[in-house]
Amino acid sequence: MKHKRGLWSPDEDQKLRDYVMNYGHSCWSAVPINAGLERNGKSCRLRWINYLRPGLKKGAFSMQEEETILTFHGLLGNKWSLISQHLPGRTDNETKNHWHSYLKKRVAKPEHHDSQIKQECTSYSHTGHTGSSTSPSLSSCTNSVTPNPSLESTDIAKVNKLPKILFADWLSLEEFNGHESSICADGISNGSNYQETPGNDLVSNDQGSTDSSETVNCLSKYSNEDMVHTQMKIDQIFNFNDGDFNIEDLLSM
DNA sequence: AATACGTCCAACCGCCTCGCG
DNA sequence: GCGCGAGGCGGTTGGACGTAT
Repeated sequence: MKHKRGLWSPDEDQKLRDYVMNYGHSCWSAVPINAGLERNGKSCRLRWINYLRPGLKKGAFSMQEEETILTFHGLLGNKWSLISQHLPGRTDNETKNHWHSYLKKRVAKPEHHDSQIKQECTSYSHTGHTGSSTSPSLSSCTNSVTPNPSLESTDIAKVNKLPKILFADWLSLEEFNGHESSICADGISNGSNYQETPGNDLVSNDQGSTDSSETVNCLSKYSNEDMVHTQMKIDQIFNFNDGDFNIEDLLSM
């Protein structure tokens, strides 16, 4: 059977919607057959997820949603499905498109505007690099944490150059070791719609290592200065007091 | 008015993972 | 352990639309 391609007609949408609402989608390959559609299962799944699924939010992204994307993109890189989990009603495809259309440019812009660094850093972390090399924001990792006004722009720039891998692996290790993710829930998700993600899916690093030994090996590559700044950064992001968390503990695991 | 160019977004493609026999 | 099919994901494409020339 030749599968139809291209844009979906309103009639096709209605057929798919009616079928899934009535019978569910336990097997996507069977959906088009049973629903009388000349599409393949993958296409039906995509159409349902990105357009027909109930609860989808339409229209422009709000400022808060954009901040969320920027924050989690800084932490996770191009993990659109994970990022979209923190955006109720938004799909990974929509989030990805919005990033490529708007936010990527917005992030790239401040590289040439040193004077804007401080201001920009209060809303997102990125100062020039893109994708996997980004660092999480000092302030925007959480909507509840206010920026530290005493932080100089040079400090912010320095912190933003910290290896993302270090921070990302710390988060990963936190879950890997079975610790409750209350830190993440309180610090990153603003406490409202945080969803637990599988440990190895939470972050990825440039080496692709996900187990604890590789992570520690990776961590050990960084200098003391990196450690100090990362410790400072974590403390600021999560409002930790001295001694609440010691990054050196990671290295001794 | 015609054409070129840029932007946005829905949809497709290829790859990976997982479950099952 | 192996092969296969389905689901899921991120990257990319194609076309509709708006704007500039």
